[in-house]
Amino acid sequence: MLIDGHSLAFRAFYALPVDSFQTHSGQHTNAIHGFIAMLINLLGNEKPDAIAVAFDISRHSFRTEEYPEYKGTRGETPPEFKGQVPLLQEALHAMGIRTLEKENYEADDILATLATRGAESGYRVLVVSGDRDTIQLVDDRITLLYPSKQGVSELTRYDAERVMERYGVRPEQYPEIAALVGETSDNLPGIPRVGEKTAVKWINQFGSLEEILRRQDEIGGKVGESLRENAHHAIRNRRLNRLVRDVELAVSLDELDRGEVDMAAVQRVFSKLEFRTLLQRVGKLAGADVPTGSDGDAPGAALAPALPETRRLLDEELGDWLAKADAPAVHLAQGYDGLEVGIATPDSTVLLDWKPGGRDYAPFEEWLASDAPKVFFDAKAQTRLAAEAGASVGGIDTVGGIAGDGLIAAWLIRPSTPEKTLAQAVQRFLGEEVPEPDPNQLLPEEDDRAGADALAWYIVRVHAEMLARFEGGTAGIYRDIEVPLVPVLTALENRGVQIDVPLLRAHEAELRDRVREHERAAFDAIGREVNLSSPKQLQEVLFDELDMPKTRKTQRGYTTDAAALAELQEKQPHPFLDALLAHRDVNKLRQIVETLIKSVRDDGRIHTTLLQNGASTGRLASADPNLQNIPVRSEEGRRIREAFIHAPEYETLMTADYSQIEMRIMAHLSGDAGLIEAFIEGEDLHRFVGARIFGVPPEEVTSEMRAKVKAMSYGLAYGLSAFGLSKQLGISRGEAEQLMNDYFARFGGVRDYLRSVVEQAKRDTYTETIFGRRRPFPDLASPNRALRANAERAALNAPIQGTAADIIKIAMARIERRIQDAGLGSRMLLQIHDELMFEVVSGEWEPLEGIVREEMGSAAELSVPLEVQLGSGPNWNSAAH
DNA sequence: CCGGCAACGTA
DNA sequence: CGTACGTTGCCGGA
Repeated sequence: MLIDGHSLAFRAFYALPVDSFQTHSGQHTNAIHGFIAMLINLLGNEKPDAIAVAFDISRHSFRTEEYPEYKGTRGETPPEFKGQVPLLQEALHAMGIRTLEKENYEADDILATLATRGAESGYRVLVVSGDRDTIQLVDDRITLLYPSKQGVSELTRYDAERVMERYGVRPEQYPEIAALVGETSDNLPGIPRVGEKTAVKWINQFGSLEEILRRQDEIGGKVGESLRENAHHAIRNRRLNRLVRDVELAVSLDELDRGEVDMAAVQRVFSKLEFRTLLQRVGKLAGADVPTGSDGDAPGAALAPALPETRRLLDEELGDWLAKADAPAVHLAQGYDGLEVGIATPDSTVLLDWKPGGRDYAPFEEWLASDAPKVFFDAKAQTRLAAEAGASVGGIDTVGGIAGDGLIAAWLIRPSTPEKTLAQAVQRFLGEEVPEPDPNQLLPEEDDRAGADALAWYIVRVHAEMLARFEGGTAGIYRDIEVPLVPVLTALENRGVQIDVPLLRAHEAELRDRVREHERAAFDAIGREVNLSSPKQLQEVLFDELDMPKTRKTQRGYTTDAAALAELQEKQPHPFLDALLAHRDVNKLRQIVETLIKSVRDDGRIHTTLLQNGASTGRLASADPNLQNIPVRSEEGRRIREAFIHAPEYETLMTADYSQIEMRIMAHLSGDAGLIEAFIEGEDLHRFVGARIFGVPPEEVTSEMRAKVKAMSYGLAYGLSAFGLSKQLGISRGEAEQLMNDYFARFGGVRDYLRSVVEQAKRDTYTETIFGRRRPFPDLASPNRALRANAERAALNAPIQGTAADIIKIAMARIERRIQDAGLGSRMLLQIHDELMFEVVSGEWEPLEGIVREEMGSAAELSVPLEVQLGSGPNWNSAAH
């Protein structure tokens, strides 16, 4: 195995975010990390007997001597990369791998020399390089592994056949193609008008570059002219891209035999680089036992336990196994015919092919649907898979007894950047690799995918490991809130919400006409047509052609957002601005309506996906489509909500929302007497607060005063500054400061609380909700001021937003349960953060109202009441209150 | 073709 | 220089 060190390290450098791979002292390590990770895969998969990694010494080589412009267009090597090369070489040496370089030659020439010598000595040679020139080396003994677009870890295997398939020529002819086409990145211009297609055609027609050049007069047209004028380019290119196969090297092949891995040295280097997971993987490869640090990525055991042998059980045997298994993991996968089912405990696995509904599977189906505890990874998706495959036991749930879900557990441990796949979770928590399912992997000809039994085995083990890593109240959140919610969300997704499609279509048609009108008006106002959706083109119009004053800077110029346009309109009114703003408004609505129409399924309903691991605060998220951001603030927007209706067999929609839940949580958490009093009095919060701040009786609080107070109250929970407040309310900085001072003078407990949250978070590096949901905040200790300030604001908000999320989740699970217990036909459909939507069966309003009010109102005991507002109507708009 | 960015909808 | 999200279209780079 011969590896081009520079080219692969460089690819790794660009594939991995440089900021995420840094040691505490600031040494960048992304290229090293990516390279070593790939190397470990290669060593594990290919098991080479001998190995070497070649590097370029400098840009200077015999090629630059001959043609000084060679590679002349390449920019400076990023300094963040340069510093990594010596460290990478050090790491390779520790792993017992030779690195080679040669003055005046490029790494490719070293590879070519060793590959040639290796092939002659009877080796099968693998060349790993990201440089196309190495294609010429491929023959029946030499195979090239070339990085694919996906990144460094994905390598495409080029043998002679594959080269033929991909490029249409034999490997040794490839440099002739390249010579004709040219190579921009090496600053080698080719024949203009000749691309890969033409070059291949000629090579196949004439047989070789030499022959093409000899008979160039036979080629007609513009291309022929171009060839005759630029033939010298092709000749030069061919001379330069020929790899040298007899570089004098100071090593013999047998010196390249894979050396002993010096684990102590590896440990030294890797610890300097702060690689923990990779250390485990190298240790595993070397068969060594590597102790882990206390806060390492991977658990203690360096040697992964072996996957139990696949067993296929049937009938009584299966029944016995299931009866004995204690909370096994279950994994379903699409099979050729029906589903493949893996069931696993840490030391035993079972695999079965399941055709739902078939007679033989009744005991398994019964067990799956029963309350017998089971662990999944993404139980919601697994349940859907079972349902789609047609599983159904007497119409009741196909999957019961969900006792754990690795997807959710991983999110609770690290909610800001949770692992979203089993492979990621296994990598992080077990330090092992799940065999990749991607057929374009290193060994495309072999199907080494993990079977459902293996996946179930990983799930049960990774789940146990994650539970062991829960800290503080996490276990309680998981057991009492999140796991019980899983089947509820599945039910919500399955139910969907009924849509009045004709109404939406009519709305869309109208909006489309209006979009056109505003577009016309905008074009007329400036006398030309532009793309109103292109910020770049808008900037040209506003700041170059109309000479408007510059707005706030963005990374790509100056903002054209609605707030900025409104400001421009005041400073320098122009009909274009009116038309643009109106166009934005109407077009946005049109897009929303269009998306909704496309999302309606054959049952006339929209089935969103509720993401339980979508938000770091504990909230749900909604996607495909997002039903948590349907317009409501404008009249026009609310018309969209009129299309959300109930199915004909129901009587009405019910909406139930928590009134000012975040402010109530703030009152509770801060213990501020004034705020608590406001909620206990039960009068309009913002009027009450306004009266206190402005020192007037409540009835004299004007709507302007109330608006200011409202903005400030909500802003406080988000870490709003006086600057932000002044901006939002359009008042002076001083006035905003005065307002905040007046607020805190009356509600000092709020200020004290907000300060204490950040203080506690800095001390503990995490925040916690009332129920014990934790969110880590590593950035609170960042030396970067902006990063730290952002973390402070997020930390301020996390317990408040998170507690609200806890509360409504608790209510949801209880409501669902009570609706079932009461045997109601009415059903819960959606959650929009502080609001629930239901479809109500005729005659069930009263019992449902009772359940909803009780459970929402009692989900948490706070020092202020949890007030719930209900609404009803034939559609979502009229059901709002 | 992909990913980042700008913009904007919600709680 | 206000938190948490998801979607859209544009645009530059691979």
